[in-house]
Amino acid sequence: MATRTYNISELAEEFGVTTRTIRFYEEKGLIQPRREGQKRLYTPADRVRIKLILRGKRIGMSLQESVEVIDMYDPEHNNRDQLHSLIRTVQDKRARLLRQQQDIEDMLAGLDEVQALCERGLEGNP
Amino acid sequence: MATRTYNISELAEEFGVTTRTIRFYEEKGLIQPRREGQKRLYTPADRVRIKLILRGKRIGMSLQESVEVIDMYDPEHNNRDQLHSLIRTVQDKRARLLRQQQDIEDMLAGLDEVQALCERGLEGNP
DNA sequence: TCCGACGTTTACGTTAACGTCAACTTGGTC
DNA sequence: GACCAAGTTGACGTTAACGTAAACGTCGGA
Repeated sequence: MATRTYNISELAEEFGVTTRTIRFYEEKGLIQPRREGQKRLYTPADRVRIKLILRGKRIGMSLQESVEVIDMYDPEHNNRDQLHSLIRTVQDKRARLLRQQQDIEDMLAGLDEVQALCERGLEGNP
Repeated sequence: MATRTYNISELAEEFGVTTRTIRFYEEKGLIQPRREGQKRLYTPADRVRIKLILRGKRIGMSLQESVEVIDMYDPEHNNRDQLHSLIRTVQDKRARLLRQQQDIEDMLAGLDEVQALCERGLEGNP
């Protein structure tokens, strides 16, 4: 069964970005869609890459950092040195993510406080 | 007891930023330190503001968004309309933070996978 | 007294991540 | 064949968040 493909505006709409954004990602080498004549054709794999890039953006990663993370999945890591260094990279990323988790929890707690204060201020008059 | 103060390089060092960064935040109205002659003098409150701004940055907020969150704490919200609108703002922020939490969890799970693959690749040869 | 560390203002430079034209081509459709 | 929507390639513009350099004040010590 032939795997389906996407054109650029389909993906742009799905992810809530402009086509310019998607072309820009290609310009930067983040994705490499095939061509049908002149038109770009995106595979499900391309689509997932974009999705992961945008996930990275939501938590404050740069595009470069996002691809760095994404590319950890595919195995161009043959020898032990590379594997060791990859493990260190993983641990660094993890450390950052854990701190972000803490930051978010703190901020959520702050929001709870603010909301409580608001509700006390509205006591009796809704 | 007189509350202590900080000078600019003290804070810069504590937070791992340059003095330029701190002056820039002032330029943008994010903080308003007092002056002793020409020199800037920072109170503990100023220090906390900077700390919270940097926390916002770590989870991908813009400077403007950070101050927006920070300023929710102080009460310039008198009437019911303002309180209601503030509550809505709080809920929006919370929604975004919750999605970020999910994103981070997903990414952490991904890192676990990668590390597991690495360790399998190193089986026997440390 | 002069120096060096620290501070100041002013101003131009830089990078990332797109936005915004302008000027084509191309595949249907009326 | 004319037209339109959707695609393409430049190329220049823009915003945020600082970096960097110049040119100057100030104060405590050798």
